[in-house]
Amino acid sequence: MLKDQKLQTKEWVNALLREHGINATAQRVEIAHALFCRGRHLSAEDLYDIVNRDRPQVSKATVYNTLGLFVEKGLIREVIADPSKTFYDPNTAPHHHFYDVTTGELMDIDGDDVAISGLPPLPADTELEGVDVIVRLRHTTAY
Amino acid sequence: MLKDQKLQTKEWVNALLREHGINATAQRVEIAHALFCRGRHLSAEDLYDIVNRDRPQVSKATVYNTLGLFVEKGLIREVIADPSKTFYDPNTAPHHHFYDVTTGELMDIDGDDVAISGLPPLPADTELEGVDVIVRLRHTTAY
DNA sequence: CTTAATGCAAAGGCTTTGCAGAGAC
DNA sequence: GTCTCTGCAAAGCCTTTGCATTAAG
Repeated sequence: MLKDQKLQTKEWVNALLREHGINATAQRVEIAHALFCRGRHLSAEDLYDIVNRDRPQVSKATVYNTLGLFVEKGLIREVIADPSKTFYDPNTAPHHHFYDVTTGELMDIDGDDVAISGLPPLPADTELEGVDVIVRLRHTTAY
Repeated sequence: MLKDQKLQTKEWVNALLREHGINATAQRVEIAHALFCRGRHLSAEDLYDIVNRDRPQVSKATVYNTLGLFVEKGLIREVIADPSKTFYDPNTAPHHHFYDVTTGELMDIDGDDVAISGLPPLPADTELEGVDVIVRLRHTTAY
């Protein structure tokens, strides 16, 4: 999805939003564009700063509401690795994460190579929502 | 550790704290006792309520500071499953969790049976801090 | 007496909400 | 005109911090 850099245009984001049943307003395109262009894990605050770097164009409330909408529509995914903030991940394919507790940085682990065996059956009346693997690591050298 | 219910006494908690290099003050014993007796995953607020159920005896600041101290000393462990609050787990043995997004409940998955294969090597200059597997599930029936 | 621990209240950071105004159709 | 979206500010929650008080050794 992110392989072809030429596709990371506003028009492409526009289409992407519509594919997910989201009205492509200017603010939503800004936010989605910021997240998909970078292809990295960003917090709501990060995105707020990025989108408003040049001049104010999206309010904080809209950033939060929009990210919530994107998650609900399956366009992006939440990553819960740090208790103090939620990260948003433009990659919705199954994959996992390294979380660097020294820097707070989150890195992808390709899901294709990872297998988890020995999980017990789900409790009654429940369905699987997802499996998150977070490999926490710490710098050995001073940082 | 939790198998012998007779051991979940204040005296036992006292010894446990000292074994971990923690001064066994009255408040710390209260908090540790509440968490280890139940053997479940509780948030700081949960513990504050439990400890102060009958009469006020531990302040909120002390609950937070004490839980931080317990984590630092390796007596308990943090579980990050819900972006809105941190859970504390008296079980420090390797294991994983079911997280019920409908109820917010956290359940143990025994770590002995679970194997994860295919993880890439750690990035340079980092050491493993831990691997958390969180299986998110949702109720299929109305709740 | 000296150090450690506690408690209160205030402050902080992230996120959500209420509601009025602006925009889209 | 109606429905949707946005923005501001206020409020909410969980958590941390500063500092004076109290307890411990």
